[in-house]
Amino acid sequence: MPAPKRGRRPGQNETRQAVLEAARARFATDGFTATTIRRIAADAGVDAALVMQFYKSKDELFGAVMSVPPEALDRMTEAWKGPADGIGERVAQAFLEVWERDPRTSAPLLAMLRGTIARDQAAGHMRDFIEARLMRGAAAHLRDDHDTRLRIGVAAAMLVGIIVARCVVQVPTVADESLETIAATAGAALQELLTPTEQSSGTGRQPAS
Amino acid sequence: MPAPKRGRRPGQNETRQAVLEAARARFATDGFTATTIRRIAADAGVDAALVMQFYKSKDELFGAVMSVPPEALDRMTEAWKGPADGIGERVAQAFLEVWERDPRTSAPLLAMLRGTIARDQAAGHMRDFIEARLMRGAAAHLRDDHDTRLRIGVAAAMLVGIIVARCVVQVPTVADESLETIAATAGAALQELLTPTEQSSGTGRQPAS
DNA sequence: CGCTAATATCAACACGTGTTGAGATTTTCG
DNA sequence: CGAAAATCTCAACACGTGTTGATATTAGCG
Repeated sequence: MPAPKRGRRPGQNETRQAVLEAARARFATDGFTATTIRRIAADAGVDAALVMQFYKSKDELFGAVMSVPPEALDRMTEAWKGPADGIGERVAQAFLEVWERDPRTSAPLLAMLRGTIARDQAAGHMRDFIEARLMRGAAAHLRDDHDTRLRIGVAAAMLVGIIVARCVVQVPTVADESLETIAATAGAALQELLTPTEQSSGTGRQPAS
Repeated sequence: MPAPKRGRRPGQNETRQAVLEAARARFATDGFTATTIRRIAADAGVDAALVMQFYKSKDELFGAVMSVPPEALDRMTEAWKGPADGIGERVAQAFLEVWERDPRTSAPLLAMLRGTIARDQAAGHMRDFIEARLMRGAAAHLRDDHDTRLRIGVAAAMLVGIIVARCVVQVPTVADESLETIAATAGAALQELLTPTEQSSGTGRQPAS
């Protein structure tokens, strides 16, 4: 293979965008520390030094990737507006759609989230723990149908989310409160989740579309 | 086979424990990749090579740290048992106590959780995003008292927890379900959280002790 | 054309990493 | 005691990292 041509290449300038997209994908897949400049450069088909020339440092590149489109924020904010009736599902639906469904919004958001997670074996540990310990232990004391298992899983995920918010990310309003206050607040929500009322039970139920 | 105790007896096996505790603290503080063998060794006051002699590799050391005391599992499992009335708060309380209150159980659990989180700037990004974007956007459409703000924070934490369980850790039962099913299930719980019924409102409320 | 600025590659630096082998020191036991 | 084994330190290896300076090639413009 002949030596790759040096110097500026003819035609339109798409390289900057390619680097950014490669970085976004890598950060979202491997996390921040595990992602290397050289790998991003290889994905984009350029030299590592060029990446450093576009963005002064790895941190700045990461910052450029983190830009969340305002559309996502708007869609999530809108869901809070409206009648109190059905606000729970409305917010959950909007939240999940923005984070999972639409690639244009989920890409940077997941990059941010997964960027904080080391793609080490620890994620596997976490999964095993939640599945085998938390959920299996809970299912032993409850009914063992599909719907109940799902509800336990969602409850476990919610609880872990609270721990993350309090102990790891340390979101002020949530982290500042006492354990008892949080337990009381979250407990009421979990109560509805674990002992569903009539109108919100059933597995394959379709949401009001 | 009779155990021929040859060689030096661990008369003072304090070093092994010191290494393990240093590793636990470091993993919990800095995460897995950011934690170095040399730093652990320095914390324990020994050479890095000794750490590698006790535990064959960094992965094995991490695995040794991850050992969750069965007491923690039992306490969390017990909470699911009992009457359906108050199961939500009972589970939440037990969960939070094990993860936050008791250092003997919270240390390895937080090490596992934080071990997966890179202590980079990304955690700060995450905090800013949750606080400034999610919570502030929601508060604009709701009342602005302390209790409401807390409930929004808990709701946001729960939602992020679900995303983590689905997209990052990929807990089977939760990740396999459709977006709509998850939204409907979680939505019902959030509904109770955001539009509280009479008996579960109020901030400084004491749980039934 | 010539000039400047933007692209792009290359080689290398300084550093930190996990890991290893040799060897010193201390303890235990036959 | 003397041998064996465990504990512990030291020095170094091989490697990958982010980052930098020099340099080559091209685009745009007067």
